[in-house]
Amino acid sequence: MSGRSSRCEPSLVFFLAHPALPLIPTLPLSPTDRQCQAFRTDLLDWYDEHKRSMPWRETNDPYRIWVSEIMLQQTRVSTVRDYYHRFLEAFPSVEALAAADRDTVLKHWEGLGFYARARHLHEAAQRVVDEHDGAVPDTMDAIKDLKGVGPYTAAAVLSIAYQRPHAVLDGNVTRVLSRVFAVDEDATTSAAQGHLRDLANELLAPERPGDFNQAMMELGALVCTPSTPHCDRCRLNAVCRAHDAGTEESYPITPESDPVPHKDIAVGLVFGDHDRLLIQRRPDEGLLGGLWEFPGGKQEGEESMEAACRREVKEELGVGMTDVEPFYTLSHAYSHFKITLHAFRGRLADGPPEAREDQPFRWVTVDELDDYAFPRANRRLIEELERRQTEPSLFD
DNA sequence: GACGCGTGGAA
DNA sequence: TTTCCAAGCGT
Repeated sequence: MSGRSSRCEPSLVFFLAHPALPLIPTLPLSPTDRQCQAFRTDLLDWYDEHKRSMPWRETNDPYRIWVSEIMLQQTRVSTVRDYYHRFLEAFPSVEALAAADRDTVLKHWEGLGFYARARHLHEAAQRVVDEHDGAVPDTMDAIKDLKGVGPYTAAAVLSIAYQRPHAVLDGNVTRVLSRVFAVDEDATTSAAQGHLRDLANELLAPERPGDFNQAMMELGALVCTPSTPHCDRCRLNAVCRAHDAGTEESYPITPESDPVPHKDIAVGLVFGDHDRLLIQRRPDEGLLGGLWEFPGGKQEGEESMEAACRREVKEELGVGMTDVEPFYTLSHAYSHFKITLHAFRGRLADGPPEAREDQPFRWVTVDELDDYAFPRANRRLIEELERRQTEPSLFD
């Protein structure tokens, strides 16, 4: 960015108009220094008055702030709160996290989703201990080198924990700036993201970078919301180009989303000796990587769901089932497809099972299932198992 | 650059 | 009911 005071909205006009008149000009694509300062002051004043209480705002510990930012990726504040407390109680320091078992880390992440975050955070903690003497890096190059730390998280941790002048660009900031500046390009493109990031860095309050970043996100979460934004309560409405034009809800501009595919999945609740159930661990990478589950998979061709269940159990563990009967059916949505999960219960017909590479199995009692990290859909089956265990009359 | 990757709450 | 999408990142 250059020549910022010689654009279509001359700074002199803004200077004369701003203090006294209601005719405040909306912000040009290259705001002047004075316009940026007014923006910062208005935003931070609002933030100081209206910011919500959050557990990670009670600490200066870079490790805790890092953990919170990983959890907050694509995840709402209200969801993160409890996970944050439990996770930091279990792993109060980066050393404690680094020394933990992967399964224990995943168990504390169970239900939070995007499980690669937990695996990467765990691995990154071990690198911080081994390569940085246990100190979360305070430079852009070093922190972005950690797994799971991208442009957003790097800027967030550096600004909030270390007061470094890096603007974040998340969904909130994208929306707020797209509206304030009426950005008429697809906001999901890298070109637009670059423009928005430049704008955010120009506006950034250098003396309070962490608060500025959180203020932008807080405004997006509380006031400048995706649908029906509350412009009447917005401290920036006077300079917002979209509000000036009455087109707030048309920003940010995003492409139409693709239809979500649906799959039918069959899983087997395979009972062996002593009423133990057969579970297996998913491969480390990919969907739900590292979590435990009941064996199963996609229905193929014209086969029945029960046939799909038998086939998948045979393919994954090399064993057959007897006394197979329908147990429970549920619907579930993942990030990029939906499923109907058809669960069958039955007994081990032969055996013993053989584990496939990277997919170990175990025999566990219903009570012991709680010790393992399961995907949400499997957890719902477990809840049903426990419900029927306490109400035996419903088992038939 | 496009796609894969969870979950739950709000509209 | 369905759709949207939230403090994004890795490959």
